Amino acid sequence: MTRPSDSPVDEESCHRILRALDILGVRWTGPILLAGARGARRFKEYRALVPGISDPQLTLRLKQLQSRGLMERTVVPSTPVQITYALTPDAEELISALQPLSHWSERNLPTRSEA
Amino acid sequence: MTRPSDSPVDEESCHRILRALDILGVRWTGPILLAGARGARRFKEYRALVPGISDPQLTLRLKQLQSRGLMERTVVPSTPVQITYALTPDAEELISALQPLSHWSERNLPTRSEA
DNA sequence: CTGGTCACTTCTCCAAAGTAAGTAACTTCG
DNA sequence: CGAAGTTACTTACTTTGGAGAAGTGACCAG
Repeated sequence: MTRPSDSPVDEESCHRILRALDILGVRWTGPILLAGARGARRFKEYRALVPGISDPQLTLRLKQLQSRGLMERTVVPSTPVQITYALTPDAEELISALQPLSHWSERNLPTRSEA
Repeated sequence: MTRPSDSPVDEESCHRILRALDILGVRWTGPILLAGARGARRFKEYRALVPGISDPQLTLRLKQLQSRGLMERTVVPSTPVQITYALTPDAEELISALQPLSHWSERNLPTRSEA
């Protein structure tokens, strides 16, 4: 079966990866987190950076991310009240952990506009 | 906005991560790939290692993974014909790229049975 | 020849998601 | 002052996707 001990195949690693995928595997959550990483803060900015998402879904996913501790909602009491959604440090770590996916993607999904 | 240049926040990285999440974000694909990494080969083995999945969904997702070049279907002409699904090298690299998620999960999702 | 396994397929039904529209609070414009 | 616009949502309706159960054909054991 060839299972080298450095691969992420052991039970514990698998379960932990699965737990992370429980978050990232939910529709829109990945793109929303990436939008946050790219500087989105306000509702309409997320909507602009996550093409195709609908208002109800954005509302719902932002709430879920808050309850998972990955997004922080802040009400700024400016002249018209502003509401900002910022990634928590946890979420930023999560996005850092996605870095290898970028390299994998570069090697394995060069379909168009690449090399 | 504080965007250090080593973070995965630049456009290209983001798009590549999004491309990878297009695969992993599809329901069941993560767990199925992990099942393959843990040694599943036959249909019923995947079904056993991916709790909750239904037969039609397993059929569908295995087909999609084949068409994306992440699964290889082989028909073994043994006495009763055996059909095996094995991860391609691409898929194994993808799973290696998920390793950091395990560490993130360990730090951030210690909810139960941990520590 | 009845019963069982494997790898599916087909069916029905319910929940999730898309679309469109509405709303409250606040703004600027005339 | 009043009409119109923006923001961050919510609500209602319709469409789609996935779960669950059962069926199928190929093969084999008793």
